[in-house]
Amino acid sequence: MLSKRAKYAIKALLYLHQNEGAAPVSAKAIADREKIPYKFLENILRELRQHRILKSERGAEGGYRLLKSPESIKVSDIIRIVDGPIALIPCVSENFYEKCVECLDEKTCRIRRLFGEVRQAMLPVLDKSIAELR
Amino acid sequence: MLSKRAKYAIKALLYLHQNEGAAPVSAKAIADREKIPYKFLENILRELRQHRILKSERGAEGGYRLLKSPESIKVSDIIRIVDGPIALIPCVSENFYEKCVECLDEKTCRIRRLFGEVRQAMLPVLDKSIAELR
DNA sequence: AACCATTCCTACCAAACAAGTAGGATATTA
DNA sequence: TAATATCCTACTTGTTTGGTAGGAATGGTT
Repeated sequence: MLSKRAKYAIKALLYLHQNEGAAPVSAKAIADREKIPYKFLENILRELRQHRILKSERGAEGGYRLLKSPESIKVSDIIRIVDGPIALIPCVSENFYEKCVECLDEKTCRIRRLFGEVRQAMLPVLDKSIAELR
Repeated sequence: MLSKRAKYAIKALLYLHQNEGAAPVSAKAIADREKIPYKFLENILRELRQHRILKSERGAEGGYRLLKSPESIKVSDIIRIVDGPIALIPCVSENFYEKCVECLDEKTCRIRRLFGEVRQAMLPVLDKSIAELR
């Protein structure tokens, strides 16, 4: 399951993409329009900024903007930042690999193979950028 | 992420499938060979029995057998029994549907659409039976 | 009958995680 | 200086995860 955190992050980025302009967009505006708890959203936006997905401007009239181009922000990247691995089991994760404690032989593990396939099936979809979502 | 519970369940069923024979297989045998905590496995096997995936025989020389044919036991079924929904967000789940609280319009929600696609990509892989896993 | 291996069942537990909330410090503009 | 923002740390509350404990019931073996 995707966490609400990740879902809110994607929503916020979509909103930001859709409302790009001269002025940055405040967390409050996003929270109101997307019905995301304000303080929770603040935390999420901060994390996205720290990972250089967006940038912020402080003070009155401040807010957030996309740092990268919307075409280069992949949903999979956001999920990895906020939730961690895409793969359903750690031993087939590219970015968060971990060996199964109880695994006798990774090479022949049928569960590993299956969930490797699952990952391969999911990735092309999740690798879409926020600009591509329709 | 898949829970350990679900992973153990699949492992147990694979072991059971591979060791089908005259005598049923004990939980202890499965636990030893697959390195699954014994008491935890007991719980899992009970749940699978209650969902009519396998049957048990009590007493000495007792144990478990597959109730359904291995060709008809889909990995997706096991996950649904043990972990719940396959879909990453509830609003695209077929079997565990729930509306998003904050969703303004499901029909036009881009996140919903994307994760609908993800689900569609995952399902053919997870719909494989335990007999098909190589 | 006694023993033993097994399933069956309920309950408990500790640690981690999820989904926020609280309170205030800091920066910017008007 | 007032108002509006971001920024940051810490706290809280409930749920889930990954087990463990203890024993009752069942059935085969001797």
